[in-house]
Amino acid sequence: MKDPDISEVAKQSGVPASTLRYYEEKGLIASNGRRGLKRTFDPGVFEKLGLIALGRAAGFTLDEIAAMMSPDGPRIDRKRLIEKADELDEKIRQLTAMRDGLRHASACRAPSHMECPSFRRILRAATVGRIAAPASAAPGK
Amino acid sequence: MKDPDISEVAKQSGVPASTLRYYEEKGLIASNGRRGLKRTFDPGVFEKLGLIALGRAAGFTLDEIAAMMSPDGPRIDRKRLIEKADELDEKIRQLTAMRDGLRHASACRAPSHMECPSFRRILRAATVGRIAAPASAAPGK
DNA sequence: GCTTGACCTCAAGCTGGCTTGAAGTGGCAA
DNA sequence: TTGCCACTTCAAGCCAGCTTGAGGTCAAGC
Repeated sequence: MKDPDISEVAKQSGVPASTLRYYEEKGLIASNGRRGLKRTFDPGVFEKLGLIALGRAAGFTLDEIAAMMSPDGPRIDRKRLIEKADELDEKIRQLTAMRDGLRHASACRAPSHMECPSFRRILRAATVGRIAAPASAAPGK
Repeated sequence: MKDPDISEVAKQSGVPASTLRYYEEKGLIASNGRRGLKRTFDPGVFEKLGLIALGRAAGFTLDEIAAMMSPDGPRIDRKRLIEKADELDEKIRQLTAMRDGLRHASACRAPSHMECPSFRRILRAATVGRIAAPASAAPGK
C-alpha cells in the first residue's frame, strides 16, 4: 500500500496542497520522499493534520503547534493546555457578554440606542477596554 | 471649553494618536478643525470611540462599523445585531467545546494523548472541520 | 518521442488594523 | 528670533497564515 502523495492527502484531508507545502516548510509535517516530483507522506500525516486543526482551533499559533509536535507522537505540555483553557474561558466570558449586549440592543425599543441604559452600560464597558477586540473578524477563507 | 486635540483624546481614550488618524482617514471619526497643526475633536468623539471598541469587540470590521455610524448618532441595523449575536453563539459553542477538550487532555492520564478516547474524539471533530480555527490567536499590539 | 498537465520552487501578494519612519510645519518659549 | 518639539503627511512595514503567479520539471499517455 503506497504512501499517499500530496494530492491524495489534500483530497482526503481537505487541506489544500499549497497549505500542505507550507506546513512542511514550517516543519509541522514532513514528507517521506517523492514519487517523481510529488511528495509522498506517511499515512500518519492525517493524524498530524488533525492535531494541527485542533491546535489552531484552540488558538495555538503554527509555531506553538510545531513546538509541541515531537518526532514520535505529540508530546503536549499539560500546563500549556490549562493556560489555553483559561484563556478560552476568558474569551468565552467576553463573547458571552458581547452577545447578550447585542441581543439586548437588537430588542431594545428606546428611540435611539444611546438612550438605552443597558446599551450605555455595555458601551462604557467597551470604552474602558473591559471587552477586548477579537483578533480579527473573519479573515481567512 | 475648548475641543480636545488629538493628544488629549489619545490620552483620555487610550487610543493612540496614530490610530485616531487612521480612524479619521477611514471615516470612522471626524475632526472638527485644527489648532495649529493639531486636529481638534468634538467631545462626542469619545462616545464614538466607545462604539468603535464595542463594534470591534462584537466582531464587526471597521468598514462595517463605519457603515453603521450615520452622521447623527449611531443608527444600527437590528437585524445585523442579531446575526452577529448568532455568530457569537456559534463561536462560543466551539470555544466551549475546545476548552473542555483542553481541560480533559490536560487531566487525562492515558500514557499518550493519542491513546485517550476522549482526545481522539475531539481530534476527529477537529479533523473533519467541525471545530473552526479562530480568526487568529492574538495578533495586535 | 513528444505533448500534456499536474506537480515543483521561489518570490510576491493578500487581509485587517494598525505602527513606524522620513521629511515637513507650526506654535510657543527663551 | 530662533530653536525646539510635538504634531503633520505619506508611504511602507508588520503580523499570521496562507494563496497566487511565473517559470521549470517530470511521469505518463498517445
